[in-house]
Amino acid sequence: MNEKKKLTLKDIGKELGISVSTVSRALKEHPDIAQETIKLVKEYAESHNYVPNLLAVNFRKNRTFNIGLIVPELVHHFFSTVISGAISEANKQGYNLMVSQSNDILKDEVLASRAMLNSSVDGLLISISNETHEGKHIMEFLEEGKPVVQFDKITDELPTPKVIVDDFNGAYGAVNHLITEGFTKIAHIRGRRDVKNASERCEGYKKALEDAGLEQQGYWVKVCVKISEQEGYDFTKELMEGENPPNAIFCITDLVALGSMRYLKENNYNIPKDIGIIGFSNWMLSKVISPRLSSVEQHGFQMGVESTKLLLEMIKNHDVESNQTVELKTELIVRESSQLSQL
Amino acid sequence: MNEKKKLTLKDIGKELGISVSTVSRALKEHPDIAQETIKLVKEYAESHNYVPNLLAVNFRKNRTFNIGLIVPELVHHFFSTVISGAISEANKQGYNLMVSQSNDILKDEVLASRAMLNSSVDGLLISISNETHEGKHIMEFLEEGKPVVQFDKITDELPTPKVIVDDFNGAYGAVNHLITEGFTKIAHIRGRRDVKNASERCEGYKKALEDAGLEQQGYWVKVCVKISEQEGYDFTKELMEGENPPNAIFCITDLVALGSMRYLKENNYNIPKDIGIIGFSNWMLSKVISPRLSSVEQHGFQMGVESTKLLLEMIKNHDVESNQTVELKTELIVRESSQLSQL
DNA sequence: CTGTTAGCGCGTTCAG
DNA sequence: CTGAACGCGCTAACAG
Repeated sequence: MNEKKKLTLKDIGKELGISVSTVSRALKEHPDIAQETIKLVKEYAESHNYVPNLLAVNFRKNRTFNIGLIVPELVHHFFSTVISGAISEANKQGYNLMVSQSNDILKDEVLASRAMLNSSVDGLLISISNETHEGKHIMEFLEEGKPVVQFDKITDELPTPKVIVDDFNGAYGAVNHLITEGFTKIAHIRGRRDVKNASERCEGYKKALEDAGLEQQGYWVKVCVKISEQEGYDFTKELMEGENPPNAIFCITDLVALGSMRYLKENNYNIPKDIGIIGFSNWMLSKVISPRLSSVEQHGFQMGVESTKLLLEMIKNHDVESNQTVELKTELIVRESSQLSQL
Repeated sequence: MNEKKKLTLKDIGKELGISVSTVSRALKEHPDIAQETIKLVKEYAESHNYVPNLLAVNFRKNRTFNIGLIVPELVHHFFSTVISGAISEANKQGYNLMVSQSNDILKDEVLASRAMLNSSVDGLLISISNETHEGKHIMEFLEEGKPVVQFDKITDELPTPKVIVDDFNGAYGAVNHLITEGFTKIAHIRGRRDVKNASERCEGYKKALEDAGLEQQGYWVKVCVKISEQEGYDFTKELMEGENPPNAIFCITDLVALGSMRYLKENNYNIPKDIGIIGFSNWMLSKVISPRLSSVEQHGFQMGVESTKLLLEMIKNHDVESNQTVELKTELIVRESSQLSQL
């Protein structure tokens, strides 16, 4: 029980013998108020360290200076990087960030968004779960005049701005790099068909092969469900044990690439001499394993910053109509796992 | 501009021809109110989906149902795991979690905590930065009657409950395991001297050697500053190139262990035959590299859950006096990198 | 230039 | 059992 009662405008007014509203206006240097009064009030407030009761201010203004963020999974290098960027930008503009996760379960996502909607947040940043399609719970935000920005895992069903990585070109560049290095039979371990990012990357892969006039085989494309290390291992086994095995693999994610490399190393394939590998995401681990893994950097921090900027802009303009798409450039990071030419 | 104005108690009262206060009481099934009226009001509220204005409620009750969490670094496997646990428990109890990071910079930590203190949070979970010592900014919470719980990186200077990992015994167990496996000359790559966890682990290391009557050498203990992969590499090089090189290394963190292993592999040491390695934290990477890395699991999720439970308990009891310390058990995870006996 | 007044939406007396 | 009235702390419209 230590509740030190805080100073209010009323207290200051009483003490200084002026009215509450004058104090209020003086504090924000309203042009109507005499310089003298402003000085007086400000000094008093300062010395008695007056702190406005944000709860009251927010109630009055009907906003909270909080923004919400929901990701499928928090314990994930890419998403935590995005969050880091979002926090940085939000704080810079005087907002706090509320974080929640859906675990890729629609029910959890709905719960999390409801919890945030009920007046605790002025807007929402969301990367949707694999199960989210129509998104009524997200529309509820818009209906209440609270802007939403989607990032990374998005759906075109919802009329909100979107910040995404240029998956298509990222994948194209990765595969094209393999081709340039001299790999000719390139397989792809991809993600679920109903997840947009995965499909974009797969399209980029196909286009690169096509443009180079290289062999394409349906059985060279494997579909992950969980994007796990084990799937990388298992599919690589399938690929290498099947007929007409590839001599390079483009993996949907570094983690999958890791599984792929595990299988290959266990079976005495030399990477990249026998088979080239490239991942996607440029996780920290890609530069500390051996051989170091080539990958595609997604600039997660920047994604967090850009999404937040967009959202705050909308909040300030009471705008829930925008729905442009911002595509962030990827960056190819070449390391040993794909570099035939350096050997 | 889509502001769908929300239903208020007043609206319901007017519509039903009863007073605001009756509506208010009916909604929370106050015993004074007739069952009939309760039913009437509830049904109306339900069908017109009335949602109380939390901003107003919070203002009235002077609390927010938000809790804050500050960690040194968000993009970090252990911390993001803790956060995940904190979110889970907070949501379960109807609270939202506000997240921020200090980047291990005191100034940033102060900024983040101030931002949260100003009425946007009912309590704080914090893992302090390396630069934090006295913690005036944290005392400010207590002075305002808002409880604080420290976790993982803590300081005894502050009179708050603390949730920590049993670093001493975790380290003791890890080193003891190496001893049991037959390693005799065990080095330790530790963290900064002014960081408690690092010192606890180092003490555990020393005690294990002492209890086993094994050789101890000052030059077998190396001190990291950044806890980076590169430091692991460099110190291992120093250790192995120096005279009387060790035959096992206990690393402060899996990342450091990774660097250590990189050096060893590059220089054709066989792990664990020539040299045993054990890490700490049990990051995901430890089970996907080869050889798989033995490590000490810290149960980060559980730490998040426990810390949050403690904090919410205090919030509910208006308690800012407790200062017990909860120590979470670690768990030794034995993998290939330290298992001489299985070869 | 400043004070008075009137709410914001809700909870909580205090009267009936 | 119910309603009227007040106030949380702050802002803003309206007077002077």
